[in-house]
Amino acid sequence: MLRADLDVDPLTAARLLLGSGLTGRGVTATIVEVEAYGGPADGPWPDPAAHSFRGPGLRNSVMFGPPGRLYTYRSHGIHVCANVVCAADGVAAAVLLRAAVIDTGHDVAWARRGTSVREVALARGPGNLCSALGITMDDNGIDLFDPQSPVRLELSELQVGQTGPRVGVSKAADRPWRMWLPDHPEVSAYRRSPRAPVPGGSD
DNA sequence: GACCGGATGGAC
DNA sequence: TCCATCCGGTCG
Repeated sequence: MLRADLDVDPLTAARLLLGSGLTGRGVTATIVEVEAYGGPADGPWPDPAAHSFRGPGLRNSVMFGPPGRLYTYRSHGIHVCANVVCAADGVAAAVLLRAAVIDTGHDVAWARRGTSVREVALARGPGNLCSALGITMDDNGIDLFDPQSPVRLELSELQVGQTGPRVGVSKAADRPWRMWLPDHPEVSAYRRSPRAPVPGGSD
């Protein structure tokens, strides 16, 4: 499977990324938890929780570009989180990488994360995943299908996962756009944003 | 120009 | 439950 397979809606892309291989600077991993994000109100997948909701800006322009690129952002001024851009060039949509199983390069991952970290937690959570694979803000916009890229993607066959609401979002908090593979302790725990309106409210 | 508020994670 | 720590977006 290749880049063209990511020229799809974010939910389809999310299913495609589940079980796919991710290589980052000496570490290979299998993606087991993701979240789909859409775009502006006038686009095909309006999503108030997406960074792209208010249109292209300085930090989010990669999301509006062609599929198969990496969109990174800094969370809470501390952590780096990574998305795989999907949908056609000019249309904003992306999939947040939330958790992965480390397949090879455990020693490298432990060196980055700290040796006291349990193996299942090496790449659990979007910030930890980037830390384990050595992904930094400088990687924003790189091509995940270029063999020269330090971070690369190898798409697998479509996987069926479980779904639930996205973690920590204050807008569209009930939309079930998080997906994960069952029976993986690497999947992060669900935490609802304290700012989100009561469950069941309008989306 | 100031200020707000996170697509988090780890310590209590 | 609390908060460290940036910075783009928003509003005055």
